[in-house]
Amino acid sequence: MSPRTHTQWEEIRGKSREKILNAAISLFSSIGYFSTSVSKIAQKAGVSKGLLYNYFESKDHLLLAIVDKTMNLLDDVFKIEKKDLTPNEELIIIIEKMFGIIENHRGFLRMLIPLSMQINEFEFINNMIYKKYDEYVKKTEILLKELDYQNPEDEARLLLATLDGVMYQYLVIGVNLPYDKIKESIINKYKK
Amino acid sequence: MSPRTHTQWEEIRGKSREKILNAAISLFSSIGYFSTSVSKIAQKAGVSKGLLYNYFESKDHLLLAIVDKTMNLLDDVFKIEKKDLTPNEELIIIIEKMFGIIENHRGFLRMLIPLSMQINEFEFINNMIYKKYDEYVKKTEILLKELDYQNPEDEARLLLATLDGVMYQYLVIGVNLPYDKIKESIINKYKK
Amino acid sequence: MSPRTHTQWEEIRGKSREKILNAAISLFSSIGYFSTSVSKIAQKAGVSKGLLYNYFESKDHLLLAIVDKTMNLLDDVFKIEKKDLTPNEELIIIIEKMFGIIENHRGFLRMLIPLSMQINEFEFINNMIYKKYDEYVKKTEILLKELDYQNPEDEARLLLATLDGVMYQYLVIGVNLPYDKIKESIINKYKK
Amino acid sequence: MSPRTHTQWEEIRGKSREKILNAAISLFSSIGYFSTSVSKIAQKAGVSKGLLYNYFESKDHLLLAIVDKTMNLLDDVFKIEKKDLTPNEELIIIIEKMFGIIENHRGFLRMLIPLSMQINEFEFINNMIYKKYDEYVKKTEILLKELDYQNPEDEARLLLATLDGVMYQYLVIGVNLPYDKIKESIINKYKK
DNA sequence: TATGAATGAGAATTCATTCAT
DNA sequence: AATGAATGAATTCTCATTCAT
Repeated sequence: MSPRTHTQWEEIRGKSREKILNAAISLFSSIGYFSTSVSKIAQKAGVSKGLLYNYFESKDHLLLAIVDKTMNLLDDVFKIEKKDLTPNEELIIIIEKMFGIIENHRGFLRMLIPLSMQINEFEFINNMIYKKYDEYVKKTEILLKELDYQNPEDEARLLLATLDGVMYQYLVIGVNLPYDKIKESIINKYKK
Repeated sequence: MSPRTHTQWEEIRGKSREKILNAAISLFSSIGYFSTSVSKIAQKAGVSKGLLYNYFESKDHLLLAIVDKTMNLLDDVFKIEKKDLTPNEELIIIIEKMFGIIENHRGFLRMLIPLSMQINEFEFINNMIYKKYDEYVKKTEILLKELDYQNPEDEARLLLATLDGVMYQYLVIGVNLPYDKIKESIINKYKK
Repeated sequence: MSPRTHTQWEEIRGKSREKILNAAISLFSSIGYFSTSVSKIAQKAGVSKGLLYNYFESKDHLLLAIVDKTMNLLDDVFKIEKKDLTPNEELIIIIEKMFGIIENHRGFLRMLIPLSMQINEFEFINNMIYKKYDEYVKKTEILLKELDYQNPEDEARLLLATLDGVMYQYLVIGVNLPYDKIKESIINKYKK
Repeated sequence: MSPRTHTQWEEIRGKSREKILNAAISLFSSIGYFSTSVSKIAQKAGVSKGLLYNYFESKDHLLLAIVDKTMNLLDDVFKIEKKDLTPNEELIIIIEKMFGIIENHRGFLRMLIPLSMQINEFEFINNMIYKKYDEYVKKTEILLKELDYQNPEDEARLLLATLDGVMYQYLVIGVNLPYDKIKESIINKYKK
């Protein structure tokens, strides 16, 4: 039983924690938060129930950890690296990034949306979503103003509604939705 | 020598059934299907737990009854009564009806959407939603074709995505969403 | 609403009562006392649950009524009408009567035996069975003594055990048991 | 670095399982399967209701486990170890073994027989009983043939009926039955 | 006599969480 | 860090019985 260095422990901790998070998100998004038992998560993660409680103090906190971790990914939608882009180009990049999120985080979003419709129990999720929505409207509005739209705020809200609608349809309907065609239609509106 | 006539019994049954249904839909839509216990429903309806099972054979069947009853309301979105309307006018009526549904059945939709994201358990809900979506695309496409849109199908999908997006945002964000302004923006696109 | 005579009322009462008793015995004997609900009995009898309680004050009392009514039938096993029979003939008649009961009251016996194995709850059934057993041993013993058996009591107990065994096997195994052949074998032992 | 070795866990599991099985068989055989609630079993076993479901997936499966475990004991009735026995001696050993089972497993049999009279719900029990009966007839027949009985099959069925009858009477009547005298009478018939 | 809606106690089962090792 | 046995409160559902009409 050789003593381990601090780093080794950290690594072990990290691995188990990661396995649990992955198992949880996979189950939450497919069968839903309520139909997912802690036992199932532990089993899927290949660890004991006890260990799960070693890392997360409750099922709720596990959810919180997932949301925290994944919501960060959404933050770089508006972080445009390249300089010298026209507003049109910037807008298209943003739209494409959003589609990318929808595609790459289908599971996470399928987990999140049901919870956001639950009052009382997960208010923090609603607050987060609202904050993001507001932020997105403002940033999009700025770009649309540069493009001389008459009511940039209204137009921004419409664009975001459309994107949310595609996301919603994609999450519910899935493969039968002509997702790529829709994406193209939206982008075309802002070309040139 | 029955003590009550058939009609009297029917009336009694109808009243109790209604009380239970109302309590259930109210709870399902606010705290969600899974967080709503049969006990809570009975309590809210002011009846005993046992009676609930006199009317609905299980919690699932109660849900089914609610969905059945309310989905019928959605069917008349495309039933236009008045004759001699231009395609523009018809489209606007349809959009307005949809906004009406979103507003009047917020609770029902907040209950339905989370369940539609749950695989396996409530497949019938997904099937229903997909069928409706398809039907709506086709009907909208016809109208847009009459209005000489270049890609009426794409355009129809975009319009429905936008409407779904508004619905989604309204369900999640609620009163803080400038719902009426958005509605106006959409309708304006199809005026004249 | 013409007034009825006392006799007419009696007849109505008798008919409903009879229907309930028949439904109950049919269900008790096929799916067992505990798996039979009062609702099922009422339904099978074609009357309301309320009426059932009009005739029998509880499910237990209904059982009691059935047992009372049917146990009387067993009493005439030893009532031999014809005179001038040899002990052999008498014994054979008794055996045949017992087989007759087994065949004609299979349902009743299938109901009774499980209940007789239940302690505390239906002690009266056990007491009845024990009393009958004792009585049967004594009467059989007398006949066997006349036939100069060495240990008539032992022999009587053996004969009754064999009859009970056939009954038991017939109740459990049913049609696959070569019932008639066994009956013949037993009777043959006492011919001549 | 598991806190207990595999063997230790096995031991703990074994002990709890045994406590539950013993409590269940004791209750099933005295007050019957249906009158025994899972709560009563847990209470008698001195464990929580929840733990019971850790070991047996349902009340039905608990019953199945008991039947499985105990039916195995019945299999060695016909396994005669000693060589060089006359058919008479063998037969007597078998009869004695059967009496032994009746005495030692009174509780189990009192539980089993009521269930075997229930159609639909526990068919597997009936199938088992019928299979055993058939097997016993065949084996007994062989021995009786060696003893030059004229109709060995009939005779075998009679003997088994008698044994079943004694079992039945012993189960219902219990201590008031002159069990040992009956046993002796039967065995005497086969003493050369 | 007859009805069936209504009750409530109790049944089987699930599951997040704890804890000794 | 890791295990999994054990708990108990809560959940869904059943059913004998009551009662107003």
